[in-house]
Amino acid sequence: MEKMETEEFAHYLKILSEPNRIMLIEKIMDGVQCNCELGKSLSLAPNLISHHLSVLCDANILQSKRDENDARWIYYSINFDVISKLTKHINGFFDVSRIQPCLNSCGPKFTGENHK
Amino acid sequence: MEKMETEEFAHYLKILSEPNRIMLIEKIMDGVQCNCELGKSLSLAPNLISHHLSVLCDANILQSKRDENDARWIYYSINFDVISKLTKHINGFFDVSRIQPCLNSCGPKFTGENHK
DNA sequence: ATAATAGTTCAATGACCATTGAATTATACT
DNA sequence: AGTATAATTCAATGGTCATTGAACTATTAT
Repeated sequence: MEKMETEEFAHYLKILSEPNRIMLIEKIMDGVQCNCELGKSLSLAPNLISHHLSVLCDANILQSKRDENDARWIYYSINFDVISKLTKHINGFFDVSRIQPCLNSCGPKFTGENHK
Repeated sequence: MEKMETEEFAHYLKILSEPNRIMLIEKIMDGVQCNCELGKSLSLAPNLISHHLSVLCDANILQSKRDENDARWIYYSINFDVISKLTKHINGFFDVSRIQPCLNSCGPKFTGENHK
């Protein structure tokens, strides 16, 4: 598992920091995976649904698959590899055990040595 | 532990989705907790540091404390109650085991019954 | 008092982006 | 062929927000 850079981490968080996108993921988790059903259950315009789903797909957070019998229908699902990678990074980033004590290389006691 | 609403969840993620803020948290985790040291270690203008730190403090992700001997210096630290609440929510939100199978209440087979 | 230091506040700028309505593409039905 | 449906693309709008430089506040040192 490659290390996640700050920019990549921020990018994932930004994409997930949108209420409609969070609710879309929630609905997909709940088993609502058809595009049109997602829009109806969230009362959002189809083009807006399309926009948010494409953002999530571009980030590989979601995957899409067309219906085999009727290619007009599209079903979305979670990409667990990406989600797993992201949650692992978040848990590592906020791991309390990695906290270091205050360096104290700064402050009034150190004005003479360390400041200018 | 109260349940976190979508808006609140999105708000936390949005605040954390900024590279400079992520690096600030990283530095504070590493023991660099003095305001001026944070600015120097990230090569950011003091007013920009101040801006990002205040955003993180307003969200209760960080706490600040003034130096007892010289009130000009300020030290920042992580608020672990908030971080713990947030990471718990993230892990619950992305918990693979809560995934439901596709409802299939939509699609070509159901056009007659469910679609208009 | 005056100067220096740490940090904040203010105003302006520019970029990004969610939202909306209209037009468009693609597929399936009659 | 023509119509209906699922979804996307396009253009315009408005709001949010990171960044910057300058002015300002608060505290300490000389």
